[in-house]
Amino acid sequence: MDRHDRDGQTDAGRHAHRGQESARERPRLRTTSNHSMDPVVASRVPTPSAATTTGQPLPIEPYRKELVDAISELGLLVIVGETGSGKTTQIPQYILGHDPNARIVVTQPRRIAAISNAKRVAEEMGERNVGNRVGYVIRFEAVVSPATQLRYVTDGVLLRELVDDGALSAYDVVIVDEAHERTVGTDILLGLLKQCKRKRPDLKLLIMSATLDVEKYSDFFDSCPIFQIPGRPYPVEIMYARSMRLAALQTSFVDRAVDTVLHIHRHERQGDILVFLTGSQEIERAVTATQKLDAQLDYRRDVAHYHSKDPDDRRVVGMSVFGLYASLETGQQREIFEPARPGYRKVVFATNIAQVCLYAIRWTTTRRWCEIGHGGHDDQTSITIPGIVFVVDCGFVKQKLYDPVTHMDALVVTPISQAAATQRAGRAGRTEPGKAYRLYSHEAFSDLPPNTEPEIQRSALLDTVLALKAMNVHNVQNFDFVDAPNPDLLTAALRDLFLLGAIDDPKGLGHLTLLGRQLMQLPVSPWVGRALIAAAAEFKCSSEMVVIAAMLSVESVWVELRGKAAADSKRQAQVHEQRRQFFDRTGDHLTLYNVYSAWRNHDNSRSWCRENLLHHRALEQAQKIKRQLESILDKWSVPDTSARDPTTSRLDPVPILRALCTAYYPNLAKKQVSRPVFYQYAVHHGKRADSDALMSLAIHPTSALAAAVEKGDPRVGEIEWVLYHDIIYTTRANMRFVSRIWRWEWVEPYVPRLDRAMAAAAAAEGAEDGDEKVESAAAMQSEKPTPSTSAGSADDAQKAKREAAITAARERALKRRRVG
DNA sequence: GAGCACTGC
Repeated sequence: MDRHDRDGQTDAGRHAHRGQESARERPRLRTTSNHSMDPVVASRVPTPSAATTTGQPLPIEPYRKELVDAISELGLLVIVGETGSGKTTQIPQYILGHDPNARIVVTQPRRIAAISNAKRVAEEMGERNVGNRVGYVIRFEAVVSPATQLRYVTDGVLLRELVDDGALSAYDVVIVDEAHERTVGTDILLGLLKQCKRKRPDLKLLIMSATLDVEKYSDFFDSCPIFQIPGRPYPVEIMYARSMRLAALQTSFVDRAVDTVLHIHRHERQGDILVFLTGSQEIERAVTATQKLDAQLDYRRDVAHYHSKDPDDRRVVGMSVFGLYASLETGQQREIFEPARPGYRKVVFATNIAQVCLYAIRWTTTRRWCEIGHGGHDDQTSITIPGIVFVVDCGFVKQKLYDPVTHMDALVVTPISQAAATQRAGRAGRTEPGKAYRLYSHEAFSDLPPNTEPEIQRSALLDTVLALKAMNVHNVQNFDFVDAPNPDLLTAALRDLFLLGAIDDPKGLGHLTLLGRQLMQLPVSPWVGRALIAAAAEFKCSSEMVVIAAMLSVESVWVELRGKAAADSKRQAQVHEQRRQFFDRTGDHLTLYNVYSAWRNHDNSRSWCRENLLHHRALEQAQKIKRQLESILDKWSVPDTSARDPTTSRLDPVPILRALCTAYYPNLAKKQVSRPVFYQYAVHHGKRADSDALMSLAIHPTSALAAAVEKGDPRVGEIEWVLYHDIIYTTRANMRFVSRIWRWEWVEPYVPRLDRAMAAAAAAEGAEDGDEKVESAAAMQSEKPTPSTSAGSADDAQKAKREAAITAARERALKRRRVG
């Protein structure tokens, strides 16, 4: 295959060049073209000093004095250094060396990074245990003591501390690490820390980033100086596909990725291959296709390295092909990190999970493999998959985009940014010089946006706005964001907070209510929290709702079939039958409760999970969240109540569903007669029939009610009204976690609030769209869910209009992305 | 007929 051109400039070369450009503007900025040893390898050497195996210092070491001087002199600094330069582990130690009494906090976007950095630094400082001078705090786990001076925390933890103490008086130095990832947490933190720094000029603030677009942070912090640390481990050569545009690539990247893997396997030297794709289904398809092509290879004839004369170069005799994505079962994730059999080239098809960080595992004295992601993180450290020399980058990523108009998340395949492409390529140069094959042309690369759109500009901001309000930021629109989110996102969040009763004014300038303060205390989505408070305070079913709240807060508990099994309709039907044992006739919320109860009744058994195709990891996480929620309710002195009849022990679903209505009444949907399609009531009822906000909602295929809606089920009966947890738009708009509502009285008390919110929205839009009127609550009453109610049958024109509404929502989201 | 990745008193 020769459609890949060699790009004259290596990735490292380009970086050095860009760095020098910036150096002219910022006198403190340093650059270098040195390539150092892989610092991850270095860190595994169990010596107190941070040195590589050959005794070479970490890239950051020569700058120790200058850094310490800059930090103590300036107090506010942006530090750039690529992953592995040593900035996260060394800088806090330098500060402690200079000021032995300093109290330092370092934020990380991921739990696992907080843990592994704390462990590494404790080891380097010669500490016997983590939790003495060096510790970490993440949800469910605080490994600190009164002696702890340096703590690594997730950004959510520091946010919570800021709610209680806006001056952060517990710290002298705050370090925000991985700022380039631009998570919502980091972005909010930066805005709040800017305020905090004004109140406390003595607070030292360091922003650390791995990408070069740091001028943005410098500008944000009043043009503060930037300090650059050198250190890309090894050069990576970049190969581009000749004249391949992204539009053409989007429909063919799986096949092209497989072709490229085969090309590398046949012609390139030894080394494993990491391929970036967008989703689990493509990954399974690519794995199957690659295995099939491998089986057809005649190694003697087709594979250059079969006849290698180099004694160090083992004969290549096969491929070991793996997939890697988050919803994979733990056991299958862990296979990837085991070395391939001798003579076999390892190929890993992965989602973006591999771009940011790869969580592998140290083979410890306990001889225990650890899980990736949630839970079970003992002995984990973050390293790359060993031996990756080649990276194949498809140029796309799957991203969630929230549309504030329809309150809908869309999961869309989007071109990556140049910064993301650089990070992906960097995965090839961790243990030796590598090569990255981009499936798109150099020209297509130039057309990519330089940086990934910050998450805050494409997410629902309900939690964020709630947190800001709790910190007395009443005019959220005027908050000092690094990049301001679209005003529609803020308006939508304010509307939802009003609907939940968390703020007292739908226009958003209002203050947090008592309920709002309570929601802030609960570490779950405000929707879930509202249902829990209603269950505890009003409907006497807290013990059931803590389970449902916890289950709604974790990833899906259902294990999906993979590969060949997924294509087998008989096997699929079997799985569905197996799941039915948990299904509740009222819908998914009580089904989640049933799953959890069954798991508890089987002593939290892992093997029982495997037999029943359930994710043990998710259930364990749910149990932790449940306990946390229970302890908060305890602290509030809320009595434990149950909807179970003490004599018959029969569970009454009505109080549970009514408590859910308290929160989710805006997510009420009405089924169309003789069609398995619903309309969202809140949007529907106040608008004219031809409004483009009308759109059809389908039921998620994993829902307990899916079969009943599609085919009818005498056990469930006729479904007319449902409430849902959320909507995810993929090829259609799917409601997830759906339960039946069969009494109008359950939602009626909350409808006036809906009217008020809509009236406020209409008043805001009034000037530009005076034509559109919100109907009165009285007119709306005709929509009451009585058995006689029948919506007009949808004629074709109307149906087309609704489909167009979905397309419009999607385009709005994409347009926002482009403009944003 | 499903479907990126994170996170929280």
